[in-house]
Amino acid sequence: MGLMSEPRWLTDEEQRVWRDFYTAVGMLRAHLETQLQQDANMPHTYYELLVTLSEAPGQVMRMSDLAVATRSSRSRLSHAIARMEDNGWVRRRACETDKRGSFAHLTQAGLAALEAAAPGHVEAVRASVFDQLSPEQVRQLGDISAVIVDNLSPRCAAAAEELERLERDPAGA
Amino acid sequence: MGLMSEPRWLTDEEQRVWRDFYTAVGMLRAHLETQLQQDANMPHTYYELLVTLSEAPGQVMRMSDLAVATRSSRSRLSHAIARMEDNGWVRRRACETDKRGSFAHLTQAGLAALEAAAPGHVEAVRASVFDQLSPEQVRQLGDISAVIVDNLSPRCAAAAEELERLERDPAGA
DNA sequence: GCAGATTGGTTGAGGGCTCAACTAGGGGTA
DNA sequence: TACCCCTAGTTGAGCCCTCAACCAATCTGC
Repeated sequence: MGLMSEPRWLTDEEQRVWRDFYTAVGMLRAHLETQLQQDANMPHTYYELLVTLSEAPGQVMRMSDLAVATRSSRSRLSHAIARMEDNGWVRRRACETDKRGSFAHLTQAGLAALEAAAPGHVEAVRASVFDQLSPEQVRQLGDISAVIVDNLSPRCAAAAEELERLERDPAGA
Repeated sequence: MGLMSEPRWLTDEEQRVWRDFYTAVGMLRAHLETQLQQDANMPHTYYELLVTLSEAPGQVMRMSDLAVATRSSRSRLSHAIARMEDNGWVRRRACETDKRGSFAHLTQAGLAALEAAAPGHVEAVRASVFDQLSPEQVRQLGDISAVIVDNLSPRCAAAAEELERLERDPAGA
């Protein structure tokens, strides 16, 4: 596509679908976020961290692996784990073999918080999504999501590599 | 549903679909947000405000109407408009007939910012969604979104009313 | 006309996120 | 060993959001 070419605007139909989709996603996020915040006093990202940790063997993970698994930046994870440590949900442990490294491991209190939060959250997801859709639509939603993820995943990786390249070689020589 | 009843957990299939969907939405949001932030120096919520204002007759709207139209809280809108006013994209005007009221009206600079941002944003939406889906899938996505919105809309309204009721009558007498 | 409730909007504190800068340990090569 | 780069993780500033408190103007019932 040339720099000056006419943008490919959305058709009326596409625009309608896009606005509905964006609205649906926004309402869904807001709904789940407030449900979790009010009933379990945690944002959804922390819930994801607790779930991921709880599924790890020994309920311990390297910070870096946890960041990849939750598609979180290192910075975000570091801030989040710091706060969750204050809550008593997680404890950090040093890595013996690589002194730079750090483990996050789920505490009993963390597991308890997750187990308290899960039923309400799952019920909210079921009530607002799966109860509303036919089995056929659930399958369709899965396919559509997979297509979008497959398309965006390499793009994210490519962007990250491009950034790294630029940092190493700012002049683009 | 009784208070102590067993939660209706998701099936494996539902869980797979849910994780894919959540991943897709997360990647999509992140992708569009950074595209808009880097290319047009605005968050997506400000883009929505500019679009909504630009479509209003006279490119003016009451703050309250703008909040409803963008499903934004009054507080969020107030903060956002304050910042956009600093950017020169919007100006506030007092309402003569209701001295509590306030109008937000789009400036030339605001319209220019929107027109500069739109092509890149639309292209990103097209590339990451509509180019990836068949016409049939676009239709499916529209239907699914509409179902979710229809279900969640009254729930939001009901929750808001419930909150108001509780504030007026905290004891629930 | 006036007291009380409601509405329109703003404000400040606090939380979560991003971005850029930084510390510190590990690994390769001469 | 010395040097350089890379990796793991943390930190602080700044932005956006939410929540609760607040002010001022309007409406309602008496």
